[in-house]
Amino acid sequence: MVDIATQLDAATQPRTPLSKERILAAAVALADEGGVDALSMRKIAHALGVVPMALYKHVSNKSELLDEMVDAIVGEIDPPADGADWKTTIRRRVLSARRMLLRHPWASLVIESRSDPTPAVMAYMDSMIGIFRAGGFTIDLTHHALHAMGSRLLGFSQELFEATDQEPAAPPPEVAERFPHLTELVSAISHEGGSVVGPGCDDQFEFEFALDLLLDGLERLRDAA
Amino acid sequence: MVDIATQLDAATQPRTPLSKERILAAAVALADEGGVDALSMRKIAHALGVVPMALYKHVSNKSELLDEMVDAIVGEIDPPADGADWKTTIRRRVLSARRMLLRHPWASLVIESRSDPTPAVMAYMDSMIGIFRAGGFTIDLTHHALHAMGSRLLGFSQELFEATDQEPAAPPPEVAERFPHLTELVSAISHEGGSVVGPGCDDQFEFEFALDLLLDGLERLRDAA
DNA sequence: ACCTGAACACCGTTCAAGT
DNA sequence: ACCTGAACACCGTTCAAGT
Repeated sequence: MVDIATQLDAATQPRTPLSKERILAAAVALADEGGVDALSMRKIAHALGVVPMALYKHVSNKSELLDEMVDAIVGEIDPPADGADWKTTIRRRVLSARRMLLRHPWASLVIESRSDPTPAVMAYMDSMIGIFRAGGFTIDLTHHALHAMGSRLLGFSQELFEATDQEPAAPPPEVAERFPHLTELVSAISHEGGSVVGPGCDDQFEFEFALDLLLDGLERLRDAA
Repeated sequence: MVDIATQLDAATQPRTPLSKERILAAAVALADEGGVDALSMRKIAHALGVVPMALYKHVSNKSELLDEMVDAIVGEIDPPADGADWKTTIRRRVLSARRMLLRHPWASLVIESRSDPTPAVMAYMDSMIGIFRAGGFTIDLTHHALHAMGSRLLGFSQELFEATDQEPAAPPPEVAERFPHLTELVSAISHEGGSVVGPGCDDQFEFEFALDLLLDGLERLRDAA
């Protein structure tokens, strides 16, 4: 009871002083819940029981806040584990990045809309370059590899549309006639058993398929030189 | 002089009746100039010499307008040329899509923020699936290929950050120390001659490098089956 | 000196009043 | 019946007034 009273007290009154950490935590929580559209300086302030202008003591504007949010979640990606070959190390790290993005679905759009890399992203890229170099890649091939992997290095699925999680409905006849190949493909996926868990596509499988396609191709180019 | 007077007249007075086409053209032009942040219903209306509410007679809301803008520019992608093998056909089409995206730099973020594919995008995907199928790909491999190519099918570069066009500045010593691998890579790019046109990276080369890496990998998988 | 309410310049969209 | 100005509920941020 004392605990609850204390918590209520802390929630309603601005007892704990505002800090950049508390603002960041509230902003990330809001974005996780409602997406980036639901994120406004006014709502962050409200969630913290504070007047909007109070935020500007700790953050110079919303753009800087978004940068710091990106930095915070990129910092959640697991560090590279020692003792494995370059491909396994890259693979594990990218899959860890993907898990981070699944926790923060708003992040990919925000990262793409930033114009400059944040410090944590630079550190991540630096580390990934080091793994390629230690794996015997030349500077040039490492450079091309970074471009070719692109945002996938940070776990981006690079799909055209978000995963829906719902069984694709059988298209009405006039749609099936306009898009025959698409219709064939969708019906093949629906009826397929095997690797597909539940309805729709197995996103994890498709992600790893594309990742391995790229890593295998890069390995071949390394060995050819 | 009559021409100029007529044009001025048309520009200031709402002589030519408003239509969905004129609204779309104005919206695309505004986005091309100032990016998607500069695109508002009010500004589109102002550019057309019309009161904001007049737009809502032809478009039900901004989201639908964005959908129609996407449809309009995806329609600019060249149709597939007959008579070439699947790889050349896909390659040419993707490069045409990339040229479209370079004309409309705002488009990739807008397309990614849409939740459902527009009709023109569905038609494009249907056509691309047909090319893979005609090239001897099974339904399953075609399906995986679509996921693996992802937004790159529409010409997306999938880079983490936009091309800057400016020579990367030599990092100050403390940055070079924190990011040694990144520093090595950047300095290697700057000093490199060869395929690099002017400062920075050759984006067209890197795009085709990644595209071919994927297409070659897919071809190998097709042949292995 | 510090904090903050009101205000500014926007935004997409609703709605009722005017023709 | 049609059109549209004012209004509503937001937004990020400035700034001056209050303590």
